[in-house]
Amino acid sequence: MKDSILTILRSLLPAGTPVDVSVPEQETFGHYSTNVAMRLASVKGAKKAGATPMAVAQELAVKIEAAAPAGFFEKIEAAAPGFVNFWLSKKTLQEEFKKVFSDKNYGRSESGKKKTVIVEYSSPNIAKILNVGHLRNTIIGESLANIFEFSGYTVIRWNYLGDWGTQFGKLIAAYRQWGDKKAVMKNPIEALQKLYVRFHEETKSDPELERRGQEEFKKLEGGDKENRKLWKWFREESIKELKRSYKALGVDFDVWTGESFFENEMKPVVRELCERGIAERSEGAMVIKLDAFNLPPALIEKSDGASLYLTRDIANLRYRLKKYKPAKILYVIGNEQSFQFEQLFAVAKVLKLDSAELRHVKYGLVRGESGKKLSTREGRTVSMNEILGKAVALAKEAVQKKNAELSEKEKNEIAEAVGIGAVKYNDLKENRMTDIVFNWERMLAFTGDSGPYLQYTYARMRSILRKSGYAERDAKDAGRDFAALDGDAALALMRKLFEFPDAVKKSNELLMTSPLADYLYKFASVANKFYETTPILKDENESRRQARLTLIETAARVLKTGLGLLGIQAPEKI
RNA sequence: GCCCUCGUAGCUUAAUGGAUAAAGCAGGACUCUUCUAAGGUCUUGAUGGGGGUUCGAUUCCCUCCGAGGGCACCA
Repeated sequence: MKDSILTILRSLLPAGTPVDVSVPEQETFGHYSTNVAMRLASVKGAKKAGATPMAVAQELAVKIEAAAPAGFFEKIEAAAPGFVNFWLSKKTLQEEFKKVFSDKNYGRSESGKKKTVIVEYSSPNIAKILNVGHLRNTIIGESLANIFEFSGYTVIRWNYLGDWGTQFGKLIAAYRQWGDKKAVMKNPIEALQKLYVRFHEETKSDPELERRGQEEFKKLEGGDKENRKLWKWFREESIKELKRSYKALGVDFDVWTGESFFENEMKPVVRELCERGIAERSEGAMVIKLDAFNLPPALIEKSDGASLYLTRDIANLRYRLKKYKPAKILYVIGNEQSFQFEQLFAVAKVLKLDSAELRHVKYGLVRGESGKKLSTREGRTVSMNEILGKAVALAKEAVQKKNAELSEKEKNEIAEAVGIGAVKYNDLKENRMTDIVFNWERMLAFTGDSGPYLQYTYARMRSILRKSGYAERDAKDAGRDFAALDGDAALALMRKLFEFPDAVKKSNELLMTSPLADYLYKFASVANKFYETTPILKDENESRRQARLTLIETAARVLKTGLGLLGIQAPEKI
């Protein structure tokens, strides 16, 4: 819809004029609006010629009226200080709706065709419980991956496991000192995490431990059999448990390659960079100078010869570029690692590893109610399983009350979709750079601007369709009487429907926010008003009744698609 | 000290440089013998301070104040 208006506008303006149309918040300013007249009037020379924004707008309004197909607009108005506002005719809206109704892939685009994007997200450390931070990361990454896929990209969902590094030396040291094999066998991640926490507590009074941890890692890296065996064991047990958690969350990955995979490339990479004169020794360690980027040197090898996170990231980047030839790589990782990525991206330029667009998709930290960081080391964190468990239990209570007649199985499925949907939506709707203070109430919001509200709207619409005996669309539907859809609520819903492709597009351009979540909420609100104010099943006019059902069906379909992009299920009943 | 991110209603958040700053929660008033009240309707309430650029600033620039994070051998 927006494109049709843009096409008309462009045909009337000098080539290359930047022009856009937006949907004003209020209908009194039109269904669509453009500020192009104000832009034109502010160009040098225009003022001298006496062109005020308002005069340009008025002139443009007349031109558009003449250029548009007869009956396309209901009204075009120039408004102070220089907007041109458009109202579409009912006929235009109805015809557009007919197109949307018959488009099974509405909103899908081909803009990413033949392009690959790697989305790295979740990336937990093995031997550690998935916490609220991983949850936020995974939800954001999954949704981005879905949206890119919907826009035609080939998407590689990459879980870059933290399965290597000094932390495993520490874990091995801790296990040697206090470990209990039975406890680890019984409850691997929990037992290992406890060891890790204890290690850090004891380090405070015994600095010697720190050194021992580093030593154990060095042995591990050197191929020590015992350490290797322990590490492998920790890793396998952890992955089993991780997979169970992801399944509950409804998330899956294409690649599980973690840091350890690049272990053997560390030495050659460092040596090569050294030989090429890119890396140099400084204060005993190996660094890449980044003065040209106004950044401190990037450390790629510690003075004890052990590798670092950044070293593995360089090897990983090289591997990815070669193997997948991606157009983009998105690193979904918290805000606090910005500096690390500035360095990585600078190093990529130095090494000419720049065939893909690299982006750090950052997000605010989840902080505790005290305002401080929730840290695993200090044992202050909330686990993902606890959050999901609470959410599902709360949803179960609600379903129990509302829909007591459903089978236990149905109730459980609904509770899971609703509970998890609530948590996901709450994270996505405010995907901003600001830090989030962890708060159960916020996490488990079920009313208002929430996941369950969207699911409720979908279920209501599906319920109407079920009760109407409305059959899924078929060929004869195209002949329906769409002109019967002329109520204000129906027309408003149609117009909202037309904004869907734009909301998807925005979501994959602006990686810092989720315009889609925002859009879907507004969409649901308009849909709610439609069936609240418009009788559908009881409509005495059969042809209008059928037409209204098509609107409900289309709206439900778009809502389900949109929820799917956010990674949220849309149950038929809730 | 330097760098990054941020500051909007009591709380959590919206707003490609545009029009009367938009919602949810919480508070107040309505609304279930009519398609699911996880809903709908009405209502109270906000851009940290000061400058600047602009026809127009929540948005861009400067400065002050405040919060969080980071700053080579953790990830």
